[in-house]
Amino acid sequence: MAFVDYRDPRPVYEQIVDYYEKLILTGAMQPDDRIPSVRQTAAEWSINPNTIQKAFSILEERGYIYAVPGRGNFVAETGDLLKQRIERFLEDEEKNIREAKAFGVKKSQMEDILNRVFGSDEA
Amino acid sequence: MAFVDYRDPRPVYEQIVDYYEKLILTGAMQPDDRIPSVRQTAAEWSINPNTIQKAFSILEERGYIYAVPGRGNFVAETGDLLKQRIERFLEDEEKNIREAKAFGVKKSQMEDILNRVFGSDEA
Amino acid sequence: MAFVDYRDPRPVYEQIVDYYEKLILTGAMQPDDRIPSVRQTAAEWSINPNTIQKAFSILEERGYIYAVPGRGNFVAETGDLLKQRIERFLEDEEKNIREAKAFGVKKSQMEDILNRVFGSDEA
Amino acid sequence: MAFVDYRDPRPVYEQIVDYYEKLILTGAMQPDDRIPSVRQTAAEWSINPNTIQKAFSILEERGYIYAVPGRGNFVAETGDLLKQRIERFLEDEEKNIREAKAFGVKKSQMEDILNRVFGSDEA
DNA sequence: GTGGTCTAGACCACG
DNA sequence: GTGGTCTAGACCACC
Repeated sequence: MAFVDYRDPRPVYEQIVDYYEKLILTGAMQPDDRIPSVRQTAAEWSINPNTIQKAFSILEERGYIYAVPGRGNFVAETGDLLKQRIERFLEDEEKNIREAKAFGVKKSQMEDILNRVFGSDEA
Repeated sequence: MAFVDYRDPRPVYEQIVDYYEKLILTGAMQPDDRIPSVRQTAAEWSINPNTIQKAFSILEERGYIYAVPGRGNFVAETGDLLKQRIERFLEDEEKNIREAKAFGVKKSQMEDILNRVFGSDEA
Repeated sequence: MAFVDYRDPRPVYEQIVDYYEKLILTGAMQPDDRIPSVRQTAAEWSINPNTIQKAFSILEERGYIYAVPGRGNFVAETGDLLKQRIERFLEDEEKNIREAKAFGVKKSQMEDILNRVFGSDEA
Repeated sequence: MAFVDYRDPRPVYEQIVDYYEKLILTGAMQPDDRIPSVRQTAAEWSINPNTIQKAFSILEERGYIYAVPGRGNFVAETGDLLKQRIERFLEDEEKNIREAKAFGVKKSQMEDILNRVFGSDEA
């Protein structure tokens, strides 16, 4: 998942945003960690620097990173971002599942998934 | 959901496709039911006939409807379409939930959703 | 194959033409046999009489049938029609197979088909 | 076959689809090869860009090409497409030949074609 | 009346 | 520059 997939229908900059969102929300990158520079990332992934820059602007706007002019980009505190993300996920999920029920998905099928993902013990 | 939502970022034709997919998969429209004509739909929803036509072509290619030139569009048999759709949903869902677990969603939160959607009794 | 298939992408009149072409060329209908009337056929297959009429006009134009005003339509002599049809088939077939070879169809696969259709003995 | 034939009864967009299908299935175009742009093709063949676009959309839906907005269209991996295509051809062929037998085509006539196309040695 | 195709020309997001 | 979407309006075959 380190490179961009051109067959993915999503625009490249959005794939990059998602990539860093995941790293940050899962804790793989910690607050104040330095993010590789635009130029370096562009070179490594052979992507236009403008595209990287756009992705970073969006990440900054959403509060995932902060820029220090002349020094680079850094991971921001993720306090409520994580909470917001989880809430949004749960809302979407409820809507999805409600629809799925309408065309025949059963509760047991969903429970199977939960058991497979979380293990069948409590969580 | 009878009209198109221009704030929805998805293209109009895709919204129309989704609209009919749902009606057909949930059984709200039955095989061989007639679908309102291209021109009529275009007039009612103030959308260009070409856009409707594009949506209907996609629905036909995916096997949801069949067209009879000079007569209209009709709902097709939905035999395995429903099965395929459910399988695809369950796969996507497992991937989603696995990711959600990575950033902190708990099993109990998902179970709450299931109980709210399906009722807490068995299904 | 007695009725028209509305899911067939071909126009209805063309399906009817094909239907009678086959009956006549295979000998299932013999020269001077009477063809069911337009009105009767239209009623039986619940098809617009104009559509039947168009099919019969084409069949007449191609020499498969002849019309006797006030009496009905009858199967014509098929002498060279059959020869022409076979020639046309063989030409098309050679073109098809030549193309198929280009994307990887093997001679043995075609021979298997011949053996399955004609039996493996001489013909 | 580089241009569109207006005497061909098939719609223009379908001719374009066929044109590229052949190039790709025969290996004349390799995976990740770039396909001439919509606008360029439209200009060269004096066809409306929308028509080209429609052809390319179909090719994409069928898995022959993938589009990268802002970059162009590219040939996709053809793994099972080729296999599927051959299977479909063989099935159609068996049906055709079975019909042809019914109106008098002989096995020897078909064998002549095979020998002419593949050579009379084994393949 | 129906669906299907095509042209012309516009606008957008993306890189 | 690229592909993608949409509108407007025309013409065709079919029923």
